[in-house]
Amino acid sequence: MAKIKSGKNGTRKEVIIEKARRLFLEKGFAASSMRDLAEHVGVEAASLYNHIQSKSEILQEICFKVANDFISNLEQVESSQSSALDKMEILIRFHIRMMLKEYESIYISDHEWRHLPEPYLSNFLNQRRHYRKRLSAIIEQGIQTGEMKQIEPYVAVLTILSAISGIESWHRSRKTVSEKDIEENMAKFLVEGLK
Amino acid sequence: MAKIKSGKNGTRKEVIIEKARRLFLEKGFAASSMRDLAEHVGVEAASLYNHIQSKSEILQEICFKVANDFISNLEQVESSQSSALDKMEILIRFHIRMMLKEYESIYISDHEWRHLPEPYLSNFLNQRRHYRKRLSAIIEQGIQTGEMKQIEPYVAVLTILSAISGIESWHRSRKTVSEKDIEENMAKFLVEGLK
DNA sequence: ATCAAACACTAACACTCGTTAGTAAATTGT
DNA sequence: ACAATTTACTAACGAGTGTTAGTGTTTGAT
Repeated sequence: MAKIKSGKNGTRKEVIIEKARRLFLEKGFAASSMRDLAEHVGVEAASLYNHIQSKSEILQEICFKVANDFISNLEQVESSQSSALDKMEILIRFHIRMMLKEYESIYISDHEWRHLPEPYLSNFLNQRRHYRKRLSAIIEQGIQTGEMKQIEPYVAVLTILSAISGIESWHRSRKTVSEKDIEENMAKFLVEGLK
Repeated sequence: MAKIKSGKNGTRKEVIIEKARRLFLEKGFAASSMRDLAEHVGVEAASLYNHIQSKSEILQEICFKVANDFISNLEQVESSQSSALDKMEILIRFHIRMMLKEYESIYISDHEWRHLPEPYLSNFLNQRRHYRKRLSAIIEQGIQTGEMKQIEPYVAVLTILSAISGIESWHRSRKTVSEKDIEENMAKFLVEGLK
């Protein structure tokens, strides 16, 4: 028998992680068993360990892939010449689009990070805190230049990021509203809240 | 031995649920064991079953208590004579205050509902969908009367509710911003987004 | 003081969990 | 075609799961 990867689906490890995404999303990390995952992959549970080191390694790969994507985008935006308000709109739209396209990974990263083992847990939380600080800094700057209204930057960041993460529940719904409408309406709502 | 309740802490069942709140919040429902819970209560695991029927009964009590609180508040607001915009501000502030005071229960209700057994799961999701529909209706009305700007009501509801649920991460943080500042800034941000 | 109810205890059942050892089969490179 | 590597298999481990049975202890009312 054998052969996990069908055609150009990537390495066997990637297939496992792909299936794990769906599973962790639907049942949560703790409630997902390796035997469950193996069945979705079409293999016995023990065979998974030829490709991964542990259950939590899968979670690590998912969480840190997401973190890296956001951080590298932030660095790109920070180094641009846009105004603070424009930077925030670009960031908001990037977050929304990521949530629309890769919501499985982002949802897992947002909700299952507490199951990361140390030292990855501390690492992850540090990156997260740092990311938010940098967003706050952009807003502070926007307030100083008068582009944005007087608002507590911490609260603005919290509000924006949480609002966007709610797109998750759109994915679970019957989707009576289109992707485009989600992006335009939410971006408008959130950017307007800063002005 | 015996005697779980110390003084006027309520019934023994309430003490168990109170301890479970902390545990479910910190480790998640699936990763919390009955032996873990029992230890926090100061009792053997089997003894818990003199007061509760099952692990999931605890989750049910938490989730439906929260749902009822929000629904009965909504009914009160709906039957008031306020304008649509005022109704939304009242509801937004209620959500924020609840999230500040009883965030443990709300967080669990928001994140662990998928572990509810049927038929409670369907019941819970129906209530939730219905609740959001009623919020949408208020916004639709606000748009018609011209109090609110042209916006997709579904997206506005999603944005508002998700934004508020992010207060959870304020609770986990070092709280450099006061409760009052959170409420005022977030309420302003979200209400402004509707105008 | 007695009796019933409420409650906590020990022990155990029937699973499920993540993971490892050891081995056989398939694939790959030459 | 053969050797080397990769990969899947079966079997099992030790630990932990929610929960029940059965028994003893504490509590509150009379």
